[in-house]
Amino acid sequence: MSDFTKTRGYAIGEMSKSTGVNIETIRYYERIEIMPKPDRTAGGNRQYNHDQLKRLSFIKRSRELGFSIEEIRALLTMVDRSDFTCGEVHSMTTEHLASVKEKILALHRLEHALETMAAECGRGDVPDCPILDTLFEVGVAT
Amino acid sequence: MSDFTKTRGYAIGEMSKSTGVNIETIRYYERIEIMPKPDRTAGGNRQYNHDQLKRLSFIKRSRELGFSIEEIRALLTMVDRSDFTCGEVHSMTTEHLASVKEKILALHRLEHALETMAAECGRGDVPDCPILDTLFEVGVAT
DNA sequence: TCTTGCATCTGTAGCCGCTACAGATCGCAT
DNA sequence: ATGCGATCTGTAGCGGCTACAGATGCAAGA
Repeated sequence: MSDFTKTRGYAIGEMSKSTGVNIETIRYYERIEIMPKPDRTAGGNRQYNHDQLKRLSFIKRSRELGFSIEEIRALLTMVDRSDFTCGEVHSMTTEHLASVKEKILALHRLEHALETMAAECGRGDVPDCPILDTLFEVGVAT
Repeated sequence: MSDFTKTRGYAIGEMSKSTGVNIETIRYYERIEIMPKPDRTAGGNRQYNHDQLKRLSFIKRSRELGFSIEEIRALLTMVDRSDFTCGEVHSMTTEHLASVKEKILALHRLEHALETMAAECGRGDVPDCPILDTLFEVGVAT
């Protein structure tokens, strides 16, 4: 493919295939204004350019890294204004990292609790179960 | 407090305080039918009994352990019918445990990616940032 | 040129698990 | 009797999509 073909732009389906972002989601991103309104063909179909492809793939990666839409919006706003320092981006990232670490800890506690319950369970064919017993205990200290 | 006072039942606010479940959420649980319709006072306020308190606290604990509402509904349905074996409960639990472990793995990968990005970042006062660069790379293999 | 058939369009409603109102009523203490 | 907090119903919103319906666009083959 030459650069020439590229200048025709990308249809939404191509954007979707390139980035792995669902078509409906791309339109959703436009609605919530983290993607710009693209050009349209004479008939009204969306036509994206390479910058927009890059932007969408940025969003996709960031989502995969667990950034919220609002975090991504903040990053993109800074980028759009060319109004950011590397330090700012770094601190957003480490902040997000901290919340990821917290989630991991919470899940580990959960894992432990579930494992304990499962271990205490004889899993017999009897209608009686230490797991349910545990879950049904009414908390004492309120 | 004697058993006598208890027979008057619990107001929704007491249920909320005892279990830590938000009042609005208790009503929501009633609407989606994982909590039964409680008695009402003459004036129409909800009056719960001890079984219902136990049930709500069961739901709370299960939610804290990450069970979905539908999983909880399944558990409670079995309990209501007295139609379960310990083995069934055990397998629901271990299934859920597996999905928790998966989430932990995914978050660890994420943690690693974020740490790598952050480490490469000089966090200077300059308007240029390896984190953004990484995020903006357009995927090659599509 | 016409047709076929996939791609895309807009708009709206639904998903989960709550949460947050508004505006009315209840119920308990003084 | 009155004041005021607790509770009531009903509805709409959150995040982040996803799933329609029903109408068009567009490109390739006959």
